[in-house]
Amino acid sequence: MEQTLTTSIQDYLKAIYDLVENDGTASTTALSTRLGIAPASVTGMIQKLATSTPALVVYRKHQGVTLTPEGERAALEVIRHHRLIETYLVTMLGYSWDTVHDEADRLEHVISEDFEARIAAALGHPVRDPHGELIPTAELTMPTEADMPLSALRPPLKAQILRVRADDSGLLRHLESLGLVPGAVVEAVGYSPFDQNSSLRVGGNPNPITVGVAITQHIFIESIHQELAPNEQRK
Amino acid sequence: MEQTLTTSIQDYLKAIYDLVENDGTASTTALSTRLGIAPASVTGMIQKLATSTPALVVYRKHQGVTLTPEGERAALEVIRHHRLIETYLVTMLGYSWDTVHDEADRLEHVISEDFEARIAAALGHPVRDPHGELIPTAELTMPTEADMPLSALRPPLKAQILRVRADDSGLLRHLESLGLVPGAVVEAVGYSPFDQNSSLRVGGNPNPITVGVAITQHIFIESIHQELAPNEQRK
DNA sequence: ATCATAATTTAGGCAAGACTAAATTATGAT
DNA sequence: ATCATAATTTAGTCTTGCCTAAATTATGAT
Repeated sequence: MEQTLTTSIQDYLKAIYDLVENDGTASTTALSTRLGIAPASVTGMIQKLATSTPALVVYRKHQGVTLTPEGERAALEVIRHHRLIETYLVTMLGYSWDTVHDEADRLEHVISEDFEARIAAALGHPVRDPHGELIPTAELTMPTEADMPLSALRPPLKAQILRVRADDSGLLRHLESLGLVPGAVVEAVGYSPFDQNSSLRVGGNPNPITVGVAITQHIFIESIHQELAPNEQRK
Repeated sequence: MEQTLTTSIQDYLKAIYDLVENDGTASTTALSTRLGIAPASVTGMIQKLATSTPALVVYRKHQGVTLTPEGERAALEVIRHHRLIETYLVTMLGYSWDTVHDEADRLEHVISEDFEARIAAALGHPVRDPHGELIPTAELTMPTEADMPLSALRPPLKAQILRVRADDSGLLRHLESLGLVPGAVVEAVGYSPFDQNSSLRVGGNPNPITVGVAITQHIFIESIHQELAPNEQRK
């Protein structure tokens, strides 16, 4: 039985991929919350995905799901579409980074492989999307990189922002207003273990800002071990 | 009851618009053939569209359907999306005119008004798509123009091709190989009433070609009453 | 170890949009 | 005007993907 990857199935696979990345597994509840679908409906769908041919997920009752190799390929395909489209919208059509998500969420399901290849070529085969997220390769492998959440950065260390993991428009605009965007250099100048607030110097700004973990957990960084020349930025 | 314009409904409205344009009405059978959906299913859908609020079509049993003003607006919106997307794909992403149709057919249902506005602006608010078809305005009115089918052109008249009404990739490639593309000037040099073949000089080519009505009925032209300077083309 | 609570699954239903088969209505040739 | 044929509609079914309510299973605090 040849599996038709409906929009709904693609949305599930994408969500499962993300949850597995972060938590190691995707529980019914987590999927339900993430997708805005009732838990019972999620159970029904993951049972279907687990018993289809080929199976797209591995499912054991009450233990959540993970992706099979086929499921992961399908998920990476959708994620590649999403991130390429976001990049195209920002680079070529003037969208701002906080408004691309919804458009990409609809387009990702309907573009052809030809369309994918053409926008990738037009963009010069980009490695990251506007939020700094890595774009799966055309061969459907996910590049890896060592990063850590900004919430773990402690004084007096410096780091550079690699990516921001957020879809929410309001949060993205807020981050932009704080200068917390990919490429920016941040220096931890204080940390309060009681409220988990971090005080940071962002970019060249001498005045530190203080932000909570609700913000810093969405930002992923790479430590800077040696000094970079002023204005130097990673590609 | 607020009407949700599903992809399926949009496809029906687009098909009805086209059929009404050409035939004055859209019969169940014509819609069935056009959409590749069984006649009984078509009846069900047009009954639904006729009784929704607001009604999108006017339906009288056994007499086919036409669009209400609301239905026509919805149809023109989808057609505008389709033709703008086709234009964008050809102009900005290097698609050929015979490969844009399927991609546009999927994208037309999911783009936002913002996306529509951005690609229209990027293209300089084009009036025609790559096949010469007129693009409905942003205010959802269809520009009008006086044209006639190439099948009606008789010697010794000349005309200029305005538009080609075809989706089929093979036919479009064939037309291109014959030079029968929008903007081209054609001169009727012969007509056979028995097989309805037309002999035409296309562009500057002194050797006439002979084509059947199966081809000429898809091409729409405007007569040339006075000589145009060589190479002059309508915009 | 027990038990309240949280998480999950099962059961039953609904709406959209397609299908086939059968019944009905229109049409055109005689 | 009649009747065979074509067009259309009605009736009943199916699949997808969602829902709610109820039942079950797992978990963590005591």
